[in-house]
Order: sequence, then structure tokens, then C-alpha cells
Amino acid sequence: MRIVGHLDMDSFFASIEERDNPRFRGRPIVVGADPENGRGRGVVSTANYAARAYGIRSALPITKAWAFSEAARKKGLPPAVFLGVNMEKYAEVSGRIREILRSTLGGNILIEVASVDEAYFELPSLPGGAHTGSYEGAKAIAENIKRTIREREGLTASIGIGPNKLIAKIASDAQKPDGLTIVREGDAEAFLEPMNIRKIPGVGPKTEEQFKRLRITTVRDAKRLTEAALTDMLGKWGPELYRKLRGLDDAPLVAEREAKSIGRHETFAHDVPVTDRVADRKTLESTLASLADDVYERFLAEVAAGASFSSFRAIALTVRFADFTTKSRVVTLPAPVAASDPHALETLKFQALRLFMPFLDRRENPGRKAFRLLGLRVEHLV
DNA sequence: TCTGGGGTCCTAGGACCC
DNA sequence: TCTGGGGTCCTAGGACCC
Repeated sequence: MRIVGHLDMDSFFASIEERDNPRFRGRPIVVGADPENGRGRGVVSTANYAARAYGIRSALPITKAWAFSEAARKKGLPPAVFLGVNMEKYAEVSGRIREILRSTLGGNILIEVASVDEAYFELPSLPGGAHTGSYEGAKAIAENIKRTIREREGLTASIGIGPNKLIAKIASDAQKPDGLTIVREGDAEAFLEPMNIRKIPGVGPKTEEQFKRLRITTVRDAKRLTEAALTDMLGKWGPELYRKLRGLDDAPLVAEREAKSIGRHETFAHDVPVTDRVADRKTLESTLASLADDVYERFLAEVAAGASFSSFRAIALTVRFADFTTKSRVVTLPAPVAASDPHALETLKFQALRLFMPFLDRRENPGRKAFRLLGLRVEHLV
């Protein structure tokens, strides 16, 4: 038997901003793109619970968030406060929370940092299957973590405890915010059955749509399907989902994740047309160059910080057109480019440009569509 | 009301080799 | 005289997650 915990910070970015800006305390707060009075480009990153009451949530277009806020204002409610994403600050807080986890849990408890605002931990079990811990013990640990985060950071977190990562993660979401949900092994199936199929990590809009056509909305409904039927439907993911629907998951915690690629992409404030105008060409080329600078800088920083890789072998370019169609082009180089190579950045810029040039051309861009986004990524890190 | 930016993983087809 | 089977690498696209 395993005992796994999942810690999930509550509306992390927005909560940090609310904490750091006392004048916004209690107000709806939206962290994300600049709304530019309703004409902004981009989406909501995080909304606090007051903003969610207006219908504002993560991934919502910022224009729509603005409209919701305006609608509330016209009803005499406080409008939302819109703030940009200060990733450096959030990463710092994230690091301190990681330290709280480590010090609270002690040395022999495995921790997996899953993202800037999520982490798993697992209580050690003995080879025979007996357990050094218990669900009661896990509950005390979770309460201690939550209390310490509240005292030291002034933030709330939700924690789920279960027999595996899957159940722990779904449990942490079950009673947000400031929740603590414990699901014992024998209760896992009953816990999942009434839930919407979308609660299973890995089931997104497309899979949901496939299920809808079969009149399936809940986990209980989906359990009607045999493993073979799910495999026909979803390929390799089918058997995995078959087990997840039954609360089964043996994925181990991974203490140290290493990057497999490093990239950056940028949406233009206004689409850049394909013209012969020098200014437009300059915008495209200088954007590519600055993407390359950033990617290379971050790649170097990773290497310097002791990553297991020290070179890249592939370069990928992403182009998104005004109509949102997206194309990618990858080149795998004959030999890896080392971080120490004095021409590494030059190579990156040259290859980026080489991959991009055809998109200015009728062959790769017959409609002469304007560019919405450019992206650059180094892959195949070795 | 048009749809960010950082990623991971999977699929499928073609080239190429034995 | 029309076509095998296994394996690897590469490329493009898409689903999904936070």
C-alpha cells in the first residue's frame, strides 16, 4: 500500500498578488495579459475566487475577462484588478514553499515538484507492503504543511491524500480552496465514480467530445467500456485510462525532472503582414533574433546550473498565422552544438532564419497570411 | 469575446538499413 | 515483375497540462 500526497496552491499567482498588494485585498484579481481596455491580446493566467464569481477563470481570453468585469461594474460591483504575470516572484515563492515541504516532511520522504504550484510527496513504505505511516499520520503531516505555508507565506494550499498520484491529485482539487481531502484505497473507486470524466488528468476537450458521442459524461458511465474499446478509441492511452477510471495508477514519483527542450514563443501585439516593407521584415527578423538570444541564455543557465545536458542537436521553429493555423519546422543537426561552442548562438540564429525564410515565400505561405506568433526551441538535449 | 507561454508525450508516415 | 519484416531515425502535427 502506498500513501501519496498532492499539494496544490490555491489560485497561486493571484493569491500572491493579493497578499503583496493590501489595497487589493478582497477585490477580484486577474493575473494575465494586459486587457488594454478590452482590446488586449492574450488570456487569463490565474483569477482569485472573487474574480471567479464573475465567471473569470484560467485560459479565458483577456477581452472576455474584461467584459465580465465591466458587466459587474455596471451592476455596482467592484471591477477586477488586472495585473501582469511576475513569474520571477512566483518562482521565488514556489522555491520557499518547496523548502517548507522539505523541512516539514524530513529527509526520507520523496518529493516531486510537478509545476510552479504543485508537488507530490510519498510516505515511505516497507518492502513487505507494511507501511511506516498511516492515513492518520498523513493527515497530521498535511495539516502541518498547510499551517506552515499559511504562517510563513500567508497563502492557502489544498492537499489531497490517496493511495497513488492520480487519487491524490483529484483529491487535492475536491475541496478547494484551503481543502484537505483524504481518500483511502478502498474508497477510491466510489470517490471517482460520480465525477465528470474531465476530472481524470489526460482527458481533455477532444476526448470528452468522443465520450459525449457515446453518451458518456461520468467516470461511472465510462467504466461501461471494455479495455479493448478504449484502446480502439484512444490507442496506447486506452489501457492506461481503463485503469485510471478504476482508481488504479502505479506511476512513481520523479524527484528530479530534467528539461527535454527549452523554448520561447511570442505573439505579436498586432499581426505582422508578409510585405516587402523593410519595417515588417525587420520586425520578423529581430523577433527571431531576440527569441534566439533568450533561448540560448536559458539553455546556458541550465547547463551552468548543472543540468545533465550540455548541448542541443535540434532546432524547432513555430509559426502561427493570423488565422491561428500553426506550422512547425525542425532541423536535426549532423552534430550536437555544445554550450561552450563560441558559434552556438550564431548557429541557432542562422538555422532559425533558414527555417523561417520559406514562410515568406508563396510555396510555404501561398495565402500570404500575416504572422501572429513566432517561436523557437532547442531540442534533443544531450 | 478570438484563442499566452512554458512544456511533455503520442502518432503516423517516409527514409534507410539489414 | 511488383514486393517482407524488423528496426531506427527524422519530421509534422496534435492533445494535453499548468
